[in-house]
Amino acid sequence: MENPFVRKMERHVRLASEDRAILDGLARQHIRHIAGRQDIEGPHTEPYHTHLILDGWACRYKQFPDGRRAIVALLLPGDLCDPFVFRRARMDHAIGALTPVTVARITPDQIGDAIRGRPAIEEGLWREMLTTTAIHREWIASVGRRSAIERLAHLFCELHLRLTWAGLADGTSLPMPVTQPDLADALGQTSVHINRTLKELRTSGLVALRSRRLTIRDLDGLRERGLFDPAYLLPA
Amino acid sequence: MENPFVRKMERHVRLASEDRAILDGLARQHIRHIAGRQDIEGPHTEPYHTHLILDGWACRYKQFPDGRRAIVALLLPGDLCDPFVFRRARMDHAIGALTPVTVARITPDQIGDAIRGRPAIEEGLWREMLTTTAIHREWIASVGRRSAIERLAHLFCELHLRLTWAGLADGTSLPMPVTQPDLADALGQTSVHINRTLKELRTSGLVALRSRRLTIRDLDGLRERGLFDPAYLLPA
DNA sequence: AACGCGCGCCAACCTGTGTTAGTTTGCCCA
DNA sequence: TGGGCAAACTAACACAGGTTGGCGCGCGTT
Repeated sequence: MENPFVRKMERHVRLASEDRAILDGLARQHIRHIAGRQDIEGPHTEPYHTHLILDGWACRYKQFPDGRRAIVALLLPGDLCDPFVFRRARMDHAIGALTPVTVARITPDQIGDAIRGRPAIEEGLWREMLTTTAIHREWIASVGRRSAIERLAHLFCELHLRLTWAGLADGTSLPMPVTQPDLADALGQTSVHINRTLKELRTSGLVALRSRRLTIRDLDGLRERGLFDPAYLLPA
Repeated sequence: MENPFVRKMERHVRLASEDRAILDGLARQHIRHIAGRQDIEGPHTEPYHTHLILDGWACRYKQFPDGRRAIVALLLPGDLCDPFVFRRARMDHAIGALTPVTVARITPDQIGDAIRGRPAIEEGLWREMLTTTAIHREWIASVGRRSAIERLAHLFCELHLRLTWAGLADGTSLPMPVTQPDLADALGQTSVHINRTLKELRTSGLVALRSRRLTIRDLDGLRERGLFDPAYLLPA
């Protein structure tokens, strides 16, 4: 069973088998398990390690003094929490596990070693980073200018592709292990309204969601509903 | 009169005079003028150059098929439109001039040359990029979880610091050459509501805004109103 | 001097989303 | 097998912010 990180990298660049072995090695060292709802990296810390998500979902979030929470990114299996830790000092946000999560802890040196003399890996990490940035832009546009249904439909489309590329979707059916309050914090709404919107997507026959699994019944319809254009996810 | 790009870089790293000369040289070649409301880089293009903003304000934006516009980033004098063009192919968004703008056109090679053997410059560009990313995160949080006044107050605080660091603010007074519809597209609201909110900030004595210039009358008050914490802008 | 026009500004009204306060479902564990 | 609890779900109501439409000012153009 290939690991999701390697699969994703292979979408960006052609990897030699040695490249693949190096990346796979990163994912097999210093494995840690983190309980759901725990922080992987707290706010205001100066982390020395980065983490590669192997299983479960996490998020990058900001917490306001009065308790409001904004989820600014979702981290799925195969995602690197911070590919370039070695440049950064203080965290201006936190990283939290939304479900129980398995991670591999990686040091800056290990990333440096993996890149050295392996241009494919370097290029792959770059593209990964550019894709992440493109997702950020799309989220700003989404929260700023898409309606509730459009936002939710768009997010589902994004997750569908990201999980597919990590080898974790089964055709048009994908894991969706987060709660409605989590979705709400990611989309800038309330859980009540997420629930309403979900119902509307369901009754219009676009998706089905039960027991933590989303099934897209009408992919084209869902994409249209969310004004989804996959171009932003394809840095090639 | 020093250029805003060099000033900003000097906030990130200590530059040798030769570093400074190199960076300054970049800002003096291939100068172009772009009229207000024109695209600097259209959508779907595969740009070969990047642009350094020398004067005027621009934005990174996404346009929806039905005409809605989302501004996902503001580009101020001293900002590089895309510090790492050489990795990216197709634009998933556009870059537009909000006011008349002066830019220096820069090739990937020039950036490569500037970095080679000059670690301070490389480090500075990294920090610049990390700051940009941090701003993206903050915008997502803002549009997702801040109220209208909080958002506007927060944006003003952000711009105050960014312009100060570029050497373009006069104490607590700063240029604000954008229209209310522009602010609306950046904050995910309508221009009518921006107007209402502006009035509220004005009548509560926090800011004054006239003839394209913002004066912050009560900086602490404004920061509090916007839940502004400058930490995210300081990657040190 | 007159015109046009983008922009700031405002009022009245409307609606999408938030708030509050539940009931129901489903799952884990004793 | 049942008790406890978190999450899903719903209804009624409230309100922040959107929509529409209109006025007037400042400024550039002729």
